[in-house]
Amino acid sequence: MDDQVVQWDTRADCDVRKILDRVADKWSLLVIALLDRRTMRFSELRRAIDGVSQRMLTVTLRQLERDGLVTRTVYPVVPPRVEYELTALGFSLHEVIKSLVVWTEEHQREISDARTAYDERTTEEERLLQAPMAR
Amino acid sequence: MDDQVVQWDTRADCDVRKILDRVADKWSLLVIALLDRRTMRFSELRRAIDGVSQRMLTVTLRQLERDGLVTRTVYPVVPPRVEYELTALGFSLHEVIKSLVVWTEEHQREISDARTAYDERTTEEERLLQAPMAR
DNA sequence: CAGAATCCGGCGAGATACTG
DNA sequence: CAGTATCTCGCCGGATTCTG
Repeated sequence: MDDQVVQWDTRADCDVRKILDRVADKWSLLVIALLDRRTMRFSELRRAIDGVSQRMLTVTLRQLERDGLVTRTVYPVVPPRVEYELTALGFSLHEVIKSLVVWTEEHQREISDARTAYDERTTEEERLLQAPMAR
Repeated sequence: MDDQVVQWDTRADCDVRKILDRVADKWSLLVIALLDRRTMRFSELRRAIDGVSQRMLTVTLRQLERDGLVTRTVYPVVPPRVEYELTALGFSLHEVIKSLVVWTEEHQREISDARTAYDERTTEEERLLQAPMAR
């Protein structure tokens, strides 16, 4: 019986869970995905990631820096110039995340089709429930 | 000039972004990671994922079902028995996510070390700022 | 330009109670 | 057992203002 169940950790406060929560973060994911090799400035990232607020980008970048995934380089010029770059660790994560992005691009059609089908099934059921006394 | 920047979409409301938000969801990630081949019952998933509330597990499973990633099978017995299983699409995502989990396991040490180092640097700086007039 | 600090409103998510 | 339904609170995150 090759009952090979991968049953990893499980506790909410284990390291893997805590790190996954970070990695699975909406903005973190996008930053890591965008920072490909080259360095990027703060405002450049801000423009590249539509919808991110200044505050959330700052917070996200600080977390990533703390996790050792990006480096933050401040150039003492005026106006200030701050550049962000993936560390080696960050780049190894980048590659994993990139495969996730690629997966999403490849299957977005199947997913939106599934959503449409599901919604139609659901609204159809609701329609039937609306008039259960019919006939 | 091989300025090969992968610059994918960018808009907050594009399909890839919307799907990534779902995929990058904390509970979704864990459910997909846990559902490996075999089917699992609701309560089984609930026990396996420490910290998830009944409500959030229900919501998460509904979303995954809507996205065509899991199937939901209700057995009309009493007490009710509901089983969840990955679809083919869901399993292909499972493999990507699994590589993410593996990455996390392999690098959790580096990350926690980086966090410790960062925190020490930070508190040290704060300590210096606390007594700038010293001497 | 790249933040830090502050304020605050919405809603995500937990707790609880009820049901087929 | 596997959900719904409802209420409520916390805090996430946006908007704004102020610096080096």
